[in-house]
Amino acid sequence: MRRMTARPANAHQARLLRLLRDGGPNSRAQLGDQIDLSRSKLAVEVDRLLETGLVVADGLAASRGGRRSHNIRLAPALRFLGVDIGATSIDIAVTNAELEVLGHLNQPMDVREGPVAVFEQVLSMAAKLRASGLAEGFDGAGIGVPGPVRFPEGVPVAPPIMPGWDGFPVREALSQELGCPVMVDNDVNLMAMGEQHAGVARSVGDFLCVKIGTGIGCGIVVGGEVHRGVTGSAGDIGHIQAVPDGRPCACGNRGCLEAHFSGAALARDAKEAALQGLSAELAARLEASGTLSAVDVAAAAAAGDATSLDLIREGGNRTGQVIAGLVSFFNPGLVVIGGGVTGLGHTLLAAIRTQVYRQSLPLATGNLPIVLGELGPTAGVIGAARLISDHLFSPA
Amino acid sequence: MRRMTARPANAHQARLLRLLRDGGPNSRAQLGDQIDLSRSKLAVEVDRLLETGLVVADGLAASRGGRRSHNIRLAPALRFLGVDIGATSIDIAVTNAELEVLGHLNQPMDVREGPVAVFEQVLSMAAKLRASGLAEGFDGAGIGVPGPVRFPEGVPVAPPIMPGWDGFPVREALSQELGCPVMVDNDVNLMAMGEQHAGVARSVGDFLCVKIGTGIGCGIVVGGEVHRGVTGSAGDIGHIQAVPDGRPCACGNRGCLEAHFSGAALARDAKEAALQGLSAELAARLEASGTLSAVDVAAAAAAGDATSLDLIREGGNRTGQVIAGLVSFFNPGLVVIGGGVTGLGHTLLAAIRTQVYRQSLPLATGNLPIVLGELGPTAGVIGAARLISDHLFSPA
DNA sequence: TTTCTTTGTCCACTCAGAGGAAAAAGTCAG
DNA sequence: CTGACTTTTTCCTCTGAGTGGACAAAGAAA
Repeated sequence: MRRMTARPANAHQARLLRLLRDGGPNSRAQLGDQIDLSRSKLAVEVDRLLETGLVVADGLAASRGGRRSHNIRLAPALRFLGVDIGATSIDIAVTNAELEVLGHLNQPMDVREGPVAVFEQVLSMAAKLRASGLAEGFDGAGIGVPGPVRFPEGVPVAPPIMPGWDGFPVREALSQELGCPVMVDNDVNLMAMGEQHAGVARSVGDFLCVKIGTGIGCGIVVGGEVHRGVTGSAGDIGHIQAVPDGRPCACGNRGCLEAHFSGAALARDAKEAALQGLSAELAARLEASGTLSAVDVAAAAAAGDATSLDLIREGGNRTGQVIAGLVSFFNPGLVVIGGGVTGLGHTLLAAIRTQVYRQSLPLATGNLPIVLGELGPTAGVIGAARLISDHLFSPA
Repeated sequence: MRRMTARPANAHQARLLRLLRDGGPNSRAQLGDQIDLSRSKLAVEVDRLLETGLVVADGLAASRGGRRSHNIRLAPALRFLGVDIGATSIDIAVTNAELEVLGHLNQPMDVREGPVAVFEQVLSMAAKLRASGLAEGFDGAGIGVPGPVRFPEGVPVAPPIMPGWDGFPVREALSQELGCPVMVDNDVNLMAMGEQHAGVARSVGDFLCVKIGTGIGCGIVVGGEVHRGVTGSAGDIGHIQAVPDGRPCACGNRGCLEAHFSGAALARDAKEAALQGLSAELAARLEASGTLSAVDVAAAAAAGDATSLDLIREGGNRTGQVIAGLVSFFNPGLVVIGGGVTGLGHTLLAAIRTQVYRQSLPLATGNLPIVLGELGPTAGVIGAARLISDHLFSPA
């Protein structure tokens, strides 16, 4: 099956496609209310879209008091693939054209095994999704990697935690393998786009999305668009100094935020506490599984373990301090906290909030919600689907 | 004289006006090279602009190998007023339509005397400029104030160092008095626009402009546009914590950057050093004038005074540390340092550079110039003129 | 003077888009 | 069931933006 050969021919068509993507099936009349076009012009553009096959008629809409309108929707066979490569696992999902997740797979995998091994895994997961009957093929794929990306080319550049990927032509390679257009971005940016599309950041133009996983990063959205910086490294806040002369960090400096709080740092601190006999709870978990992760700390904290709670609070304070600076600087309308440590929940959130509200000026914090992301692990894959759909739903 | 009643009627005309503003007088043929329009269409739009009086014919251009072209330029009688209200002084300048400064006045004045007193001063300075024959009237005015501004309305909001200005309708009041359109912005944003238009930041799309004067602020330019944040307080980096549990700050917190380094902090530290007998050079200057300012420290440092050099280096380190964080976060293509303390020159710049290059990741700093602004005190007024001209040279 | 290049003007043609008229397909009250 | 009223859709005309070609005007080079 040949897939989505067509692209919108002009800005109006692109606009219509996005309206249908974000608002689901819609009648022509409803579309007319949302777009500033005359009825005749609208009809012409819709007809052209119908001809291309990108949209299809979908029965009659409910009456609004007069003649019933014909519904229009995006072609139901369209499929996007969203791939989120994390430091320690791969998430992959198929969506329809409305970016609804139809199937989602997750597989542990260390990104340091290199692009070839990871790609093999990604392709086998994609094949599994296809085999399950959710998709016959993909019309486009978005992919997020845990490091900076030269966005136009879709190539990772100097990624600290995945050195083997430097300069690997991710976009080109994946496009070749999948036989469809591909866009590549930083995983944190995709999480931000996901929350913007379907999560807490709907209808917010300027916000920050802080992802705390194995490392720490921050997606920056300015005027509805992701800000990637001149070399694609914007949002790399893990190596901002949080503690003067603090712990040594892998980057060579001391006191980086990431060295004091992140999934990896938390696991390390928990293990240390367990070995030092500070927490029976953590020690028991270490005994049981041989190792500790952020999830264990979350569970211990939920069980009331004081040491774990202290670790979380301490980390939240550090993070909050850095975020407070970013809030003063950027003056966002919303701060979203997400990533693997979301499980730490309200203890973490409270610590962050306390710091930000205390340290930033009232004008910047007065009406500033600081909330947890609501999409969890699907934020990344939805963001990835959104990335490629934004690309495909723009004038050729 | 009625002034500039006309405004560009469409985006093409606006585009042409900006080309003429930024590129000076130009032939029709040259304009055609820079704008994507057919010759006939271009001729029509130019003719219409000529009719409105916004542009005028200006003799013949040099031949490019064939028939000579007629030059076009912005009406030479157009005048913009740029006003830069600092914490302790007022700068005001007249420019022509190309934003060249024709006359510039500076007057010490404490902004805390309140909007009424300051406005009186501004109007009298404007009258002086007019009386000197540089302008018969003003076609528009831009004004910068040292605090956050609700930009669309042109009203200061909750400005820490100028409490009497909170909610004062600056835009409306000044527009009434001057009888021309007025736009208001934060002084730091205007400095950034000034350096972007005529200074070191020409042709840079994403950059930061750090102004160190009585306080510290940062202009943020994203994709060529100033980012003001949701409440207009973006760039307010003076109250980012630079020193944990550091000096108390006027804002109520401790360790704010501004409390450790700024024109005010530097003067205070210098005075303390002089009184403690740490520096003969500074003590002599204190003796002579009864007080010390950043200018004295700069002079002492230039004379080789070790204490002054230490103060500057120390401050530069603090500032550099904060900027390093912002660079990691924002990944700009350029950092401009400006404001009153530019006189501290390369000692300061070297300290800042050292910190930034050490603390930020190579990918972000690899090709990142950190330079002093090249416009000095005119950056603000040029930025102000640019602000209003951008407004007037956009479709009505 | 001839030839070539650039510039300016005119004009015919295309195309996007607006907006009115009227037909088609409903709802709703009586 | 009927007639009055709405909403949706189609059709058609009209306008105005913009393109591109032809040609005249003005100068440079030979």
